[in-house]
Amino acid sequence: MNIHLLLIIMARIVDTEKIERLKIATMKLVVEHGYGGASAVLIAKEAKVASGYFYLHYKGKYEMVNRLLHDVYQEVINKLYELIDQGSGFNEIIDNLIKYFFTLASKEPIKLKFLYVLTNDYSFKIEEDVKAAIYETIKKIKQIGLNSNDLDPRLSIDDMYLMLVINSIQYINQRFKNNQEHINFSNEDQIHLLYLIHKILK
Amino acid sequence: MNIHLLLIIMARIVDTEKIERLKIATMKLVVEHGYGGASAVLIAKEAKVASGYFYLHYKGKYEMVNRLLHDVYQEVINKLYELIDQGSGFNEIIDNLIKYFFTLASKEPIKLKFLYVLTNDYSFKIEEDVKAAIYETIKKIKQIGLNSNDLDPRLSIDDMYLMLVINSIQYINQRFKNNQEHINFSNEDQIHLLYLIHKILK
Amino acid sequence: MNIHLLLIIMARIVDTEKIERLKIATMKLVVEHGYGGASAVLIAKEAKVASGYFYLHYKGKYEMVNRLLHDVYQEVINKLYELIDQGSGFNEIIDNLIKYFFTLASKEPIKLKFLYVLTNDYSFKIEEDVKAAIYETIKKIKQIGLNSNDLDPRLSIDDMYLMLVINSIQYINQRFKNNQEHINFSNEDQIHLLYLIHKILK
Amino acid sequence: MNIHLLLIIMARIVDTEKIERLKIATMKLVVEHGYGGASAVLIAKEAKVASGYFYLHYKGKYEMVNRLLHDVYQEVINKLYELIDQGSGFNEIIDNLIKYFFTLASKEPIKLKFLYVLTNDYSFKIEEDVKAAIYETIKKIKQIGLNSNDLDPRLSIDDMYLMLVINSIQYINQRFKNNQEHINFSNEDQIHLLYLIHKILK
DNA sequence: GATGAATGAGGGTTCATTCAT
DNA sequence: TATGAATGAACCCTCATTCAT
Repeated sequence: MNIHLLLIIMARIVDTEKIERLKIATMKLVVEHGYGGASAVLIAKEAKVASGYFYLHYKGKYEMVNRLLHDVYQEVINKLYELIDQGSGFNEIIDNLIKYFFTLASKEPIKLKFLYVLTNDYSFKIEEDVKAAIYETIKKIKQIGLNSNDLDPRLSIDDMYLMLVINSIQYINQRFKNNQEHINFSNEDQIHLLYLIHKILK
Repeated sequence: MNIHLLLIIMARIVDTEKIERLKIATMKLVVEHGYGGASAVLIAKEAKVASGYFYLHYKGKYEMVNRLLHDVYQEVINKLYELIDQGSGFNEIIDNLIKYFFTLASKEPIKLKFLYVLTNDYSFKIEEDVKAAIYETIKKIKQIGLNSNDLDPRLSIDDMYLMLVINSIQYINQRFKNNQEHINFSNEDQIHLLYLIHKILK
Repeated sequence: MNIHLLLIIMARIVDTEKIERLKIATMKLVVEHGYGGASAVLIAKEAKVASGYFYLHYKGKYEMVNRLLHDVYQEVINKLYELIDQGSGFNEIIDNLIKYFFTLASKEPIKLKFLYVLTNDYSFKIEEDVKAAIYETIKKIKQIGLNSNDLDPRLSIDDMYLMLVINSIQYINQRFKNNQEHINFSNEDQIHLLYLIHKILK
Repeated sequence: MNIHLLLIIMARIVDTEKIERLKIATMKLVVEHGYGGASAVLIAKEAKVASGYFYLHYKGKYEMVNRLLHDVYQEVINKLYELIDQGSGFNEIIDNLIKYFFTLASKEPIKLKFLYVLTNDYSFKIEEDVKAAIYETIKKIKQIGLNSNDLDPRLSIDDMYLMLVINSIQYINQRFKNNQEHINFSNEDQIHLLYLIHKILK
């Protein structure tokens, strides 16, 4: 491999790192100061990137935050698809989903905080296709639950979304808020949330 | 009654109305554009009040929104105290609390939206005394539930807060978001939410 | 007259002065640095006014410059109307118009320079009603000239506009450019321009 | 001829084309958006050239536009020299000059628009040598006119420059502005302008 | 008390220019 | 030589806040 190619590859690594730093800085500042309080200049400074760099990759602040929000949602959706495709039973799917949220809470807490902050924002409506994808997966899970008689048939898809996704995010962020400093989620937290959710679902 | 006294009383009436208009305008604009997007001048204009008037009564925008948030919380706390003081049973308290939220959703939807938008904001931490008051009331309700054997003893106060308050707010705003236009909450919505909550609690 | 009223009147005087300073500063900087080079902050600084003040009275830089341009055009149009309404003969109208331009060149040279700079800008198309007003007045002058046999019938309205307005502006600015410093237009300059114009027109 | 030499020649061909594309793109964008609105990156993009390439050949945007302006002026000067050197009579020189402007208006309208936009810009003063060259040629033409008794002796060199050059540019751009779309100059336009100019000159 | 004109710091964004490749 | 990603100063504009009235 010649040196030219190597340099190009290095350049790409740097580039990817910059974008990544920008994304993390954006999530951090949106969480800390809200969407309005997270200024492009501050985000760039936090990411150790020139302010103009921001605008090479995103049309503007709104687009950046919006895309980021949908990226994080997409990760959740992908996880849901993955769980369904594994052919697991209803309870296993639920367990794994909650487990996933707790892993996220430990490994990338900022993402869960970011979701938490923006899901309640009336200015950031989730795009229709993302919404549709979430509903589709939950519908499938619902069907699996109904078939195996593990799911209360009175629950709507909205209810399941509220319990599985929103409630989990709220539950975890409740703990984030109670513990200012770094938080280590115990296994008990996870078991307790699962207990609550299973209680509702069956 | 002399005319001088009358004018003072009228002035006070006008004044109360102005403050009230300011509060409503603030909630409206914070809900519509987020905290950062709600400018003091626009709020004043919406309230048909001079922008300087805003600063006669509030130190700044943050203080205004913060106080408003706690006012709304206080209303919920007051309702909780009222329900406990009536000496009702556990289930009755829960039913009445949910009923209260649905009444609020019909009569003053802006308050529920305002709560929804700001409860997830990491910049608006609820002050300790408000938090303590909420926990105190929930603790009392918990005790009532435990005494009458109507409450799952495994639920913590945090869990109850999550289910009774946060979850209700989320449930109602989920419907606000689904229905852009004015929404009339049916009795069924309320019954369904109660069904979910009772399921968790017992 | 009470002091309150007096203060209001004084406030208005100050205000008018600020707007006037802003207008003059805008013309000055547009002339010196072009439209693009005349920044709002620089204009405000030159006018000894806060930069935000600019935007209290104008929607933006473009609107400010555009309105200013049309104001100056309007002054010319008003002069043309005035000259026509006086019922003077053709030659007298022409003489007075040129005299007017030279007075402007002495009293408010910045306006003539401003016109000079922007008339050739493809981004500042004169609005249709202003254009129509100019053409209407020139049409009337043309008719007066044809009636009195003082005007070459082969000249179109465009030609007359070119000679009377554009050419005068160019002629005067040619002298501005030749003389960096303050310039005192001699009577001979005016007579000479009139000589050229009359030659074309008859 | 070896292949190495061929590649160098090809490179030069490409290079000349690139520079040419840059020049045309610059004129286009300066005309459309003004000097301030014509960004270097956009110019490069329009010319299908890397933005860095721009700075290999020009010190900056100002230098580029300035040099371009003088290039176009130089073309006019060259034409004037050519006409004088052909030993033609006064009227013939004038006719051919106007004819030249109209050919330019048809073949390379962008150049005439570019001249139009920048001649009235106080930031782009023509350099002394270019100015001197123009004056020298016009002086010669003046002499020819005086000798053949075809020129009004009262006209100064400034007057002749105003009529022959500035006025022609204004006349033609007046038509460009009236006709948004592509414009075909009729022979009559040319004859009419000549009529006006001859009228002034004699 | 009540007003709203005025301020200027700071917002989002662009762009002339550089430089590592 | 030629590229275009990256920079950061400076752009236009907004807005929380003040204060003369």
